[in-house]
Amino acid sequence: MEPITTTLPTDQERLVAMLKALGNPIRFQIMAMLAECQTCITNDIVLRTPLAQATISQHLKVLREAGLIEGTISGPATCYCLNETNIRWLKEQIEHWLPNCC
Amino acid sequence: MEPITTTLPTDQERLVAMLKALGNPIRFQIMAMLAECQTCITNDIVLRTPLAQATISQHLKVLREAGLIEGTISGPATCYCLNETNIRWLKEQIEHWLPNCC
DNA sequence: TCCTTATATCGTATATTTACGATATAAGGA
DNA sequence: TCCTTATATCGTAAATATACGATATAAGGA
Repeated sequence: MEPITTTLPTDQERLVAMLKALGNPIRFQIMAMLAECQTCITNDIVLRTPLAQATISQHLKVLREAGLIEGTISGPATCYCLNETNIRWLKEQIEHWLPNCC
Repeated sequence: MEPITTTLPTDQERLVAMLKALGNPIRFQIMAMLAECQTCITNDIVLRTPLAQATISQHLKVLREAGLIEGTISGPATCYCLNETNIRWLKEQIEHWLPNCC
């Protein structure tokens, strides 16, 4: 059995970073909103939120850096959508997680 | 489309709390260790860790409160094991998460 | 009873997260 | 060019999370 340390293999690091990003109610709901509207700009999200624009921008950055969403600049706005490849990867990881248990 | 607020339905709250608990490398690895050894006491985990006993106890509390593990007192020790029912629930939630996307 | 073992919790220091206003940047229209 | 719109980032305040030593509790053995 492996000793537990703070350094993780890359795949686990990626997975934990994704889980951490999703472990926040605002970010979790932003994901659901993006799944619904397929693609929308930062301001669309800000308008559905009691939070400031700067705060949403920060949350989007966390989701982006975790690989859960993608942003493409479109004129003065940024168009966000889900990163389906990485989300599929996340789902597969969770599906095969702890195989000798559940 | 629903507005995004900080209050979540109970199920989503539960899910987000679980994801948050797992979004920490130490806790994630404790889960993996429990999956391997089936059941072990706090000290077994402490010994595989560079962290203090108090810190591990705190992490175990987070996992316990998220419903991911269960602890039963056995003599002077506490015997921890995975909460398989809740982990299965978590897996199902993730499996059906964002159905219109991935 | 006293000691050892195992754990949880308290108090506390430090680090990180979360949220905001202010500001810088960039694109497009008048 | 100037203004509006949309965003990201900076600086910062407040809240949480993380980690530790010290301590309280509880069970079992000498």
